[in-house]
Amino acid sequence: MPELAEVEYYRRQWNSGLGEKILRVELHPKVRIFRGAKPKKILSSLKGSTFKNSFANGKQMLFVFSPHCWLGVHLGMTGSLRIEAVDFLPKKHDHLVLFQKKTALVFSDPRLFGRIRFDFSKEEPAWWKALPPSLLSKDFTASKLGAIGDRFRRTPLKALLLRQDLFPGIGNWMADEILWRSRLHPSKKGGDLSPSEVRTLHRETRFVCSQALRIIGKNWGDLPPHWLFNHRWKKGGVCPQTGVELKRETIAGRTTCWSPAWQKLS
DNA sequence: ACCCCTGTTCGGCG
DNA sequence: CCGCCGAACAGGGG
Repeated sequence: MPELAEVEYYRRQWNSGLGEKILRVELHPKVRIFRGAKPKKILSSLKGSTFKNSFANGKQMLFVFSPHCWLGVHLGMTGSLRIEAVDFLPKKHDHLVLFQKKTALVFSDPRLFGRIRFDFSKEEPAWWKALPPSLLSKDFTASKLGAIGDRFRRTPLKALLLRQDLFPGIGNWMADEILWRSRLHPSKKGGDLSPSEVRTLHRETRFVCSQALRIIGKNWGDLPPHWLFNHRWKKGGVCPQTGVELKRETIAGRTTCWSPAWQKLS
């Protein structure tokens, strides 16, 4: 179910295994999840390697094993990472388990929407290097956002925010949260943003990312009560700003929640 | 039974 | 070329 904050939370779940060797690897017999990566190669390479480091960028994760092993993880909609005791017996949806001395590192995904990549190389894998810079980095500027609006003049903001090449790590609830804070209607087009709206959207994108990372990324804490997130699924839920009932409709193929009196279309 | 779902990719259509 | 839509992937929860 993860967007960038949840991805960061899951990445940290494996931290207790840092610096430890992989003694045994178990793969689920159904290996569709490893499209592109050869299960046998994963097995033989990771066994005996040491878990050295990990990174998250948007919804992508990269786990580093020495020597020269890189495990890429994308959780899709239903993937998760956790740790278990070493006597743990993998269940139906546990597709990859790395057993260490004191810990088992588990990747689980009931619906197999996630994706595991494996690279064996000295340098970090090309797909990782090609990822767009984080929305919290200096590279993501208001003028860059303005250029996105100009380039995709006819595309609804909701559809733009869901594009991982433009807004890495943003998913359905974060997109709605950002638009709500920016007072922009999800159907408003990229080309209809005024300069001040671009600045607002830029500011709120970074705000939602940084707060979600701080609150969810560390301990999966609760977001503040006034966030749209806490109202969007409630039946008869109202906008925390206006008290008016929230609307729900499919926009850009996803259920979208917004506050009609609050978010402006033009 | 039926509907929903924090993701992504693909093919088809206008 | 653009943008939108539904389907597919496949399972669980309300």
